[in-house]
Amino acid sequence: MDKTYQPEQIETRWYERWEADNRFAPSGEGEPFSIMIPPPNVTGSLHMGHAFQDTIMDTLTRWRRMQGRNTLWQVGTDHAGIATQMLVERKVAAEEGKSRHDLGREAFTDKIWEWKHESGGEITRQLRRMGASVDWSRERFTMDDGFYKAVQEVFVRLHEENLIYRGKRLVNWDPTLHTAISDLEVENRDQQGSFWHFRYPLADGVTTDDGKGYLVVATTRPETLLGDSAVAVNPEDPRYASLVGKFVELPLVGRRIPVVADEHADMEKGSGCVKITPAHDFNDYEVGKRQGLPLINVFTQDAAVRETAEAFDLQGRPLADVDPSLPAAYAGLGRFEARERIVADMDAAGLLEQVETVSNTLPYGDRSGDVIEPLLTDQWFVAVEELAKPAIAAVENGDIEFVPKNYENMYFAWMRDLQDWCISRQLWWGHRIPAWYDAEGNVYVARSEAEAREKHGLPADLELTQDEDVLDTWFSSGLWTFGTLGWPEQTEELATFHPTSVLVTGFDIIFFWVARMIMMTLKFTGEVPFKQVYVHGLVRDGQGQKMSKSKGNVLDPIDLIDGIALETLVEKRTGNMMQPQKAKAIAKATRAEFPEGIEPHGTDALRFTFLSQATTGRDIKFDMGRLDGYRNFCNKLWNASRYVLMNAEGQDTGIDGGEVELSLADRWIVSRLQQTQAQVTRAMEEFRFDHASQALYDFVWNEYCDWYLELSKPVLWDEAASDAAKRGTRRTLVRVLEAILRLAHPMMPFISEEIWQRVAPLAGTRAADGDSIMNQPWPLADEALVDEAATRDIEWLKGVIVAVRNIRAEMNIAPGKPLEALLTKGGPEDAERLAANRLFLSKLAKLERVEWLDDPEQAPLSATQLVGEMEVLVPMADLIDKDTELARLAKEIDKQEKLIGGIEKKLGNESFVAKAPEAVVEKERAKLADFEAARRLLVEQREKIEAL
RNA sequence: AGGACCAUAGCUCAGUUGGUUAGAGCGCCACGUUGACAUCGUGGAGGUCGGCGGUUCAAAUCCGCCUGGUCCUACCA
Repeated sequence: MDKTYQPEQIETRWYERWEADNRFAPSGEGEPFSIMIPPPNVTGSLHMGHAFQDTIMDTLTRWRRMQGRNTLWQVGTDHAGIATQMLVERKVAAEEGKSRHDLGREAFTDKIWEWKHESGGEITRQLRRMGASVDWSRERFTMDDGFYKAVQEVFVRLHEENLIYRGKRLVNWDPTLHTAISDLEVENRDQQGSFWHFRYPLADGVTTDDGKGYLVVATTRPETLLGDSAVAVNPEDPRYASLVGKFVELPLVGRRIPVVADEHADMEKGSGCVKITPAHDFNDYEVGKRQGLPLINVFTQDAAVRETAEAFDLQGRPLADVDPSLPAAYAGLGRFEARERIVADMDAAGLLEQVETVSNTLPYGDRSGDVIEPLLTDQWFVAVEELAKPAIAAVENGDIEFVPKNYENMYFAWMRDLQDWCISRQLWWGHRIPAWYDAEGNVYVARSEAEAREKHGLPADLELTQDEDVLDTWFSSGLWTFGTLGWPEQTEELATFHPTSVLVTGFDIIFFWVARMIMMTLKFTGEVPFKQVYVHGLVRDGQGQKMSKSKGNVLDPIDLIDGIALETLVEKRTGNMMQPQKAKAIAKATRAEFPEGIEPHGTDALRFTFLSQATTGRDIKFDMGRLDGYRNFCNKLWNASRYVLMNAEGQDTGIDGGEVELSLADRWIVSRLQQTQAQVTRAMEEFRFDHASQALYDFVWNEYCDWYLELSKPVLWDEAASDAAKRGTRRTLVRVLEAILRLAHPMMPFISEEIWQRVAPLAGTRAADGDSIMNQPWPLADEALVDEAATRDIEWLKGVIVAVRNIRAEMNIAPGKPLEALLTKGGPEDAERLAANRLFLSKLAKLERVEWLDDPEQAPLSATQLVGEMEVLVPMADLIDKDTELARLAKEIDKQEKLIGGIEKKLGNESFVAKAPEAVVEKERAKLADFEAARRLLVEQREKIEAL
């Protein structure tokens, strides 16, 4: 093995080998275990969130595979309608100077397919770098042929059951992208805005009770005035009771609109009167429904003012009896320009009463960044109420369990207040809606045009055109768990791997994806999509900031793995920015944070860092310090393995027979291994990857390396040790390491495999050449090997060694200087332990002589430490500095006295003694005895020194 | 406005059902190249567990209030 751990030389090599050997495919044996990858955007690239999530999924997958489960980690990518279309649109504009309309639908979607084939491999390559053991042979895409079938089937069946319908509704309209989007794709941002108070003159000479000829309404959106169809007052409001049923004359437009009584009007707010614009505001739409008001649309799809309005009734039928004329002055103006003009005109007409500055929230499209406009359009909807009921029940009755549990509340809250889901998108990239229209506008929904004709008995010469719209991306990804397994065919995979075992996902897509998967999957398979949902948090930067290009704090997981030079990193963070003015600050901050760039850490270290920070349900602040620390951990494991191999390769490791004798240290480390195995397994079962990684780290570094390897040296290097003892130690070294590697493998797949290949043959556990650690059994704890007595003895031994080291540190004695030590007081057990462990003691504490002293009175002046009842003495009369030592002792005595005081107080409390469990009281008494013994020793020591 | 989560060492975080002398890693200080590892070893310093109150023999842990932070949902005519 190389002297230093160099991950880059190991990782790609092993991944290629595993993939070539088809090790990621299900074994076909054992209880099934399956995970569906949340499909990343096909044209995307791997970010920290993916890397984190993939690490968790791979750790679970590798662990279950080693446990002998029939394991499938299903991989695939999402076509990501809007995101992908926008990306290619920009690319085509930049490269060819053409818009998608210049190309036309077919040519443009061809471009996207081209781009998909060209760049779609990026994310899958990166997934391989992460070590993801997904079954590539079953890779799917949400727009592949199979998915096309599944999507059509679902759409048609939901339509047949009236759970999908088409209608003219108010939807969130993105004026830039020219498509409807769902509520979830709207991002609300706080703004400072104006709040205009307008006077609407009362018609027919009517006046208010206090004699005014107008009503005051206030709005943040003056441009929608053009589409007002009423003014509402609260039915309980005495001020306006007499006006209900009367009319106002809509300023600038001249339309007569009624004053209606509706509870939507809040008496406390403003004047208590509110303008109602059912075609441009979601609340007003509801008022319109209640009051039977016309829907007057005044905007085009660009959110510009129309030449004439369109009026509809609530069923979306054109209304003839509403005057559609609009003032010519605003025609064609964008909504914001129109706003300014209307305010100015109202002001000029003396109808602007007041302008307030208010903070309000505006809806933005999460893709386009444009302000979303509620717009009346023809769209397809899923009626979700019926679908939601069983989906709620599945979580209530425990068929689906969220980890952590508190996300269930979030799920319930959302599911119990669901609006119908607008699923049509006015895009070109996606699953085209399987609906056809004849010239009269009749709709025929079917799996194909042919089926539509057949189903509805349409003549062959009747011209049909397919709906231009595509489905929301989440409509198809909602079918992911069963669509990937071959549904609507009843495949063997579906029978075996569905429902899937666990979904690993971020809380941010519980609504987008998780909830919809549950609804769709229950509806079409009668099964839940997954039994557990492990919800993880967001990966943030070290300061807790969200990583974003505009903040310039993005870390690329691949850069953490391979390392990156400073200049390259700065270029990457500042190049191609939306706001180039920020580049300078970002470059500066980057240079300050990474003066040397980022050095390579390897995938295993990155994975281990993610796991160690994976506390349930909480965002993680990515810590570069820990990444360094775990890279060092890999190095530690590497070097420990070198030591083991140096001492075991070509040697007798006791696997071919021959007498084997296990030392105390051997029995102890084997015992501790059992406990660690149990701990790690339990942590994995509970999704506590932080605990799993911590338990492994502790065991490997603090016990196996720090103590066991050191304790093995005296046995292996001592001429006097028997062959049986050497064999025993070699065998233990190798076998414990081999088990460590298996325990580590789900978390650190590469380094564990690399070392295991060398170690396994020595441990006698490898069946044949060409085996991989991937398919070895997960280490099981064997209770019978837990040896409490050995643990106590080793604790004693460590205590004595640490005592001597402490004395060296306190007395400023060089670490290497051979010393003499005496052990005294204590019991017969201590004397026996000394006799049994003299070799270990003298080597590890660097003692040239260590003896038992029967009579403590005989002790020479020594530096002392206490191990239990026993005293460790290092005679050194000539080395002790009287004053320093007295000062140190005073401090120590003081410390003990404080401890004693605390416990005495506790034990002096009658209710404590009376009410606390006996065991707790006993424990306190024992502690008191320990502290008192320590104090006694210190006091005696002080007397001796004072006597000097 | 409603809800969720968080607050423990300089930093990033553990702390199971209330009982530990409150832990780890990184950082910091001192010392150290004897044959696994300086990506290391040994020893050490550093915390009134956000604040106030309550329950209890006993509170970092349970309850209430407050402060600070993060996020979600809704509303804002």
